[in-house]
Amino acid sequence: MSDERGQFFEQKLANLKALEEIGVNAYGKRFETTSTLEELRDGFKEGQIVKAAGRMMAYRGHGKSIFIDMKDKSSKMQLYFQKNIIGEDNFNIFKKIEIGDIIGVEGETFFTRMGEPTLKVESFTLLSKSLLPLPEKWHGLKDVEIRYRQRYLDLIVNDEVRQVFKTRSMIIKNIRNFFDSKGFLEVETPMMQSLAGGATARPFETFHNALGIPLYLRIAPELYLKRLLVGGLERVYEINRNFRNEGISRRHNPEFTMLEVYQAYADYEVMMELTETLVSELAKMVWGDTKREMKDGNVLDFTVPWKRITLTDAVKDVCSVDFLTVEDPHKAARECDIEVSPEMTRDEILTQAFESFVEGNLYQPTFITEYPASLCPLAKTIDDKPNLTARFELIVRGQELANAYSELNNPVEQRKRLMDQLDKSDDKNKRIDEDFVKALEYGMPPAGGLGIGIDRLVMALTDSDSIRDVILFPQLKPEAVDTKSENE
RNA sequence: GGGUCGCUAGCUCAUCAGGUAGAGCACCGGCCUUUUAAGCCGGUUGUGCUGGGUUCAAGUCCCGGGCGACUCACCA
Repeated sequence: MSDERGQFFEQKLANLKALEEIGVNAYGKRFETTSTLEELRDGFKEGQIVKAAGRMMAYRGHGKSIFIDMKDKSSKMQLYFQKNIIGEDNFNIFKKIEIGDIIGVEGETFFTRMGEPTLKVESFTLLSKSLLPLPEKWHGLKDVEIRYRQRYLDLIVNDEVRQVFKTRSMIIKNIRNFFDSKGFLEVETPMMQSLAGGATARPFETFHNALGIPLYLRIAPELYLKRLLVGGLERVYEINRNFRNEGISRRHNPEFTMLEVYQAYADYEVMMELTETLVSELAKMVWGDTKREMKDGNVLDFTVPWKRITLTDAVKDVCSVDFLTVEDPHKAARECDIEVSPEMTRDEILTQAFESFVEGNLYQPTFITEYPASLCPLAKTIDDKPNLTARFELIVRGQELANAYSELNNPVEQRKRLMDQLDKSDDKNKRIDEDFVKALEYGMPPAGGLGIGIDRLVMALTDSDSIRDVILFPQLKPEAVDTKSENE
């Protein structure tokens, strides 16, 4: 093999030249089709004259006739070429066309002897010659590394992968419809921020040359969306990317898509109902039902209402300890086999216990409520429980899918809570977003805010185990080796 | 970043007592005008991820490196 493109490249290139020598343009232009293959298939009738285009996926030659399978964006259909229909010259040209090539055809529909809906081709055009072999037709492409790095191959060959991304698109479209119909305004706020606020993750840093300042890719849009509440927009949402400079895993991609919603004059309980309605409607759209049996054998059930339980009770059910009131939380944690360090606060131990023992086992949609105020600086506290917040996280299939709270709109308290958080931070360069607090000082209406991780929602609704299966181009380490770092 | 596992033809996989590599599909040539994982006959295909080491001999054993999957940590 003299070329990394493989042994067949030269062969196919020779095929291409042979075609060009007899005057065939191997890279055609516009081709108007009359219907997609799916449209043809639905209510298939014999005797229709149609034009279609797509990629040749299989070839079955029979001497003076040839069957091929052609795939377009919607479906697959068998085509039939006969020497005495298209003529000897064209028939010989067609023999040079290979699996992987993209063609346009015109012909008449008919059923074969075996009852297969087929298009009897009367004329064809080569639209694009493929120079590299496709993965195998029967086993498809399984190597996940190739599937992610060369997603185009994955999409050509694996129909179920196509379907996942069509579903993803449908879900996002329906989310937009849902909020638009309720009077929400879709907005776009900065992805590049001079201060990465609204969450606690490590940001990606970049630099603006003309301004001469560092900028951060946003870790959340929250503080900007709340400025819009101050601005009187009252109901806003944004569906866009967040960037977090953290580890990559089955559930984490450095850039991921987040829906954030803010509704003035509402609270986190309104957000709960909104979430229930939205997600159960999406389930009906995708599944035709609010529940479905998953690959792991469990039936995931989004039928409303969903279970609601406080964080403390959820932990108490499993560990039999009330970490809010237990005298020595460190001791109690050790007795429950929770890994804690001496400097952890009571609140941190509580959430640690939840993450260690409860979260992973919550399969059905469950609202976990009343998170400790010390860990939620942007959430409003509960009137008679000043150390707890009016917040919920939605857990589905053992992972966080949504997060919402009654937004803190008291600027004095907001400043104090942000400062408290800053004091605990290791990073002494961090500042609080003064302009955000200033905005609150002008007056923000009480509001409910909600964030839903779109990738994880799509994972649940498409029964995907890895976030890489719902992101077209997930982040991977580059294949190319940097020679300088080679022998470290 | 740590741990475990993986990497053999374009793809899916074999070879595993260390003796210098195979099958199916794809591809090339021949036959075949309703096949559909078409069929029949013949054929080509590999720095066995990479770099060292042990050995008469390494895909196979040992060590370094790369990438990936899972997992722990960080986080959503």
